[in-house]
Amino acid sequence: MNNHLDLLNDFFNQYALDGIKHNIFSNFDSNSISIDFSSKSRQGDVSSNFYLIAIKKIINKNFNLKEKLISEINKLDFVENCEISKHGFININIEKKFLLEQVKFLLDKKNNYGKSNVGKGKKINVEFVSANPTGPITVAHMRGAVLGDVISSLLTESGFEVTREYYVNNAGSQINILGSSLYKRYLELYGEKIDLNKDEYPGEYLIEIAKIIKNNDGEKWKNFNTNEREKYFKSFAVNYLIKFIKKDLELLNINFDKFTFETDIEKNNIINELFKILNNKHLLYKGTLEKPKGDDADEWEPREQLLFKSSEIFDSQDRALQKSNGEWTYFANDAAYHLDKFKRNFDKLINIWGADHIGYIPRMKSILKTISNSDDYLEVVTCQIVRLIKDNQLLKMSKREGNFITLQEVYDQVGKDPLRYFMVSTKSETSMDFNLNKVIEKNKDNPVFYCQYAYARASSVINKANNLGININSFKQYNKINKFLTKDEIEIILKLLSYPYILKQSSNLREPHRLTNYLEDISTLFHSFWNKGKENESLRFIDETDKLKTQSKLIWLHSMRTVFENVFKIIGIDFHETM
RNA sequence: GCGCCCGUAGCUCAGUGGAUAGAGCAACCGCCUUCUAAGCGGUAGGUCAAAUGUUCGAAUCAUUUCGGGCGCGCCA
Repeated sequence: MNNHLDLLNDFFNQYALDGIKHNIFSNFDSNSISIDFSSKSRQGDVSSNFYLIAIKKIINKNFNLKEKLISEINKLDFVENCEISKHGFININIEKKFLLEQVKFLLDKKNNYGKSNVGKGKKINVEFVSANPTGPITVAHMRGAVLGDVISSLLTESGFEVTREYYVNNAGSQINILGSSLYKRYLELYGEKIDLNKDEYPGEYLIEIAKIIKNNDGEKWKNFNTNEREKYFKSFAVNYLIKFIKKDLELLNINFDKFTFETDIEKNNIINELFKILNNKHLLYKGTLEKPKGDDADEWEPREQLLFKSSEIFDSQDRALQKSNGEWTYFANDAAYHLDKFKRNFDKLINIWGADHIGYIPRMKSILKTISNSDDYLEVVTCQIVRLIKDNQLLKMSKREGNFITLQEVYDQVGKDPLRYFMVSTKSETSMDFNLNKVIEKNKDNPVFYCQYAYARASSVINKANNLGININSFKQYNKINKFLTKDEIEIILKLLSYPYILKQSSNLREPHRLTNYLEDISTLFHSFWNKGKENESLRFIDETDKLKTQSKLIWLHSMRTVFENVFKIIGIDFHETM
């Protein structure tokens, strides 16, 4: 069922097309037509800039656009009235009966309300977190983790088939260092004095893992063949850390459909396939890069390397695929991994990356353009850092000194809901302060609580009415409750009916914070209306003497709960009927 | 030096071409015999970092400047 916003949109587009056809308008960009349903300053239920745009495009200056437009809009059966303001905006009020039909539709759809099929079942791969398995998940990863999870949910709501994927970098020098760090901890358990190098991992978690090896194998590894021992310690460490990482992410209810291991990418020789593709397109060559302009370029000396001609595509310079010792660079393996994803027939890839990887985007997009011939086959969503504030102090951390804060620690202090909510409640490319004291407060300062409280209040009314024998099971008299609805309630209903649009925007732009803002807006309207019932008894939800009036309120309270549940589920936070 | 992101009320943030730029917190003044006061109403607070340009119209687009963050061959 099309709602009033769809119908108006169709109307304006058709009006523009007809106008062009009949030589009333010159060319017309339909994308510039906006239908505004949220502006506070609006006069009607919805407003549009259509007249402002159309008047510029008019060819015959004698054509009375204003009059004709108003008359046409008024003919639409869902329009109550329409006027054009002195500023040129079209303000439209919608027939209340029509709105109530929409509400009925919402209640019939229940938790499917707002879902769409714009994705048409296309396969999207969302890769996120992908933290190196060299330690536990830290706060540095938590924003990307929640963002990736919520964007995945948004895409699912829009009809895409989503795979949540984690890329495990279990090869390379960092993992070698991890293995040697673990071995030293193992030796330490047998009383040997150890000395960790600067770049080795000092975290205590490795001691725990070393103890497990000791329990399993005793001193078997103390004087063992080096090669096999190194291999064993590396894979043992990675396996355990991946387990820890999974467990940590499960605290936030984040689960992946697939883990892909760098070693498997290597094993399957995908990199050779990649090189073939690059070679065929003449984008692979041996050459020397220019000296970088950075501060620490002192030790630089020219070297011939295998290079990817990314500068011909999106990048500012070409990029190295091979190290001087013959190993592939991280980029080479990562590029091969992305070819692997392409071969798995995804229609689109989305990567969620932290701000420190922004410089990496052009080269990776260059690879995927080469592979897929599409500019936007790979889309990268970036998120800026989160600064932790506690007791008005900025919590500083440094990985080198080992004093990083783990996700588990933050989780223990604030819990899942505030953590998830706050991670997506601001635009991801804005850096954010996360105040540990504030997010656990239970008052208006805390929007998570504020929204959950609105939900609980609505539930309490519904339950109380139910106990009095008033409910809306098999309610049919939608055409009779119009007269009970006040202006405030119409405003809430209009807002609820705009949910499919908010969802669509949020999903298309990969901006979950639009949903949290939306929820807070409705919560404000709701709490405000609630309090009016304190001053004015006729505005209360429940009137035992007037069943139909009470039902008219229950209708939109149920709608509100449905919309809240949908948003809560997408963001991944809980909701309760009592608090 | 170069590239990317950001700069909106005292603080935390919405708003990316439209109407008088909005919320919450903090400040001040009010509202509980009441369906949850864990709430609500009101007052005050802004040269949207600055300048120039594009246009009927700019916080939004372009250029420049200033300020903050991130990154800049063989780390991942």
